[in-house]
Amino acid sequence: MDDQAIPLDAETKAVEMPEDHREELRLWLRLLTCTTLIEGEVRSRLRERFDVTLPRFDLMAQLDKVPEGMTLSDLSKRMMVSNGNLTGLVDRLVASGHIVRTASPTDRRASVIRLTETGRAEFRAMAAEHEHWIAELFGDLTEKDRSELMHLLGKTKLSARRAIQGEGQ
Amino acid sequence: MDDQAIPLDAETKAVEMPEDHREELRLWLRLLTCTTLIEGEVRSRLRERFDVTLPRFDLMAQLDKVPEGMTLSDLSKRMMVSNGNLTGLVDRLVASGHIVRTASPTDRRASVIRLTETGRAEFRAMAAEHEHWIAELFGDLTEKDRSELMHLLGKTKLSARRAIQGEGQ
DNA sequence: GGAATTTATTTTAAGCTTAAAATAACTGGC
DNA sequence: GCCAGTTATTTTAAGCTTAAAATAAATTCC
Repeated sequence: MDDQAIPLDAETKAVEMPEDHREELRLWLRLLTCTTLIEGEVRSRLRERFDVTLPRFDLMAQLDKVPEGMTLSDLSKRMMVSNGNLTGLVDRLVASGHIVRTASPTDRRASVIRLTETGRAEFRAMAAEHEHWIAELFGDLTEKDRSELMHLLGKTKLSARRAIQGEGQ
Repeated sequence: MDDQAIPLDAETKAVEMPEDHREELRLWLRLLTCTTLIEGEVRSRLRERFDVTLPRFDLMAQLDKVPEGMTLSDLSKRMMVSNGNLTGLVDRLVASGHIVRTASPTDRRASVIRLTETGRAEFRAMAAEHEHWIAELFGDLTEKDRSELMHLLGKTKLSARRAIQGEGQ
């Protein structure tokens, strides 16, 4: 058999030792914990303070950024949720008077969603408090911490996108 | 009125100018995006590759760490989900033969949940692949990136916990 | 211009998730 | 030993979420 002593180069990893990735796993679990913690707290405060659900708040946040409104497909991509999910969410927000659906003038398949004046006013009041909550939740991080974290999460986002895109090839 | 000119110290922020926290908000949104991206991909691969849902995988992951099993309350805390949620999840995993419920010998209110041999074997096969997926998703981060991110997320976790605990006072 | 494909949305079925209320059992103080 | 308060779990109602199939309209390619 080919088991003569390897002269040099014991460091080349051509032998393919089964590397473990526990470190990456711990990193992922910690990322998930942070998000779950913060998301849960925000959800709870939105409910207590404004009697609104987090998905509704998120949807309104997207619409507030684009006064002319957008289609369900646009919303779906921005919010990273399924199309079917949006149908019901939009229906409920229309029923509560926060948004309106109008037929797209250029595409008879699509509808365009916009905030109503009431919806916008209510959203902005909520968003102002929401921003303080977030600042408080991240309050123990220094300016430098935040900027480094922002940068590292930017890298993470790109890395994940690359890994997700790449598989489809 | 007490509006005589302030002599020095124009930098003391006693005037309470309405500071904005857009930076923290962007940080939170980026954190959320990273988690959503990765979670969605893991969910999708678990379904395609093993026909299992993410919550079931997560539950089994907790149980795999503690061979003697644990109560629903323990699981609830570790997974950071509501108690009511677990009742149904556990029922489905019992029905599929992955876990068993046994009465707690010391507390007649509680039941103890454990992986079955089948459940453990299936979980470990899934976990091995899962670990590779995570490594791939974080693949563009250097060793240093990962260690810094781990550290900053540790700070974030503590900060959020402090903010959440503190409110209840 | 018509067929094939893509895109926008809805529907369906199943499962997940929460909050809140209800049950039941445990624990501590008297 | 009993009462009050706490803890473990389940139930309920409502809403969220996904994947997959269905529908309908737009686009692309001969």
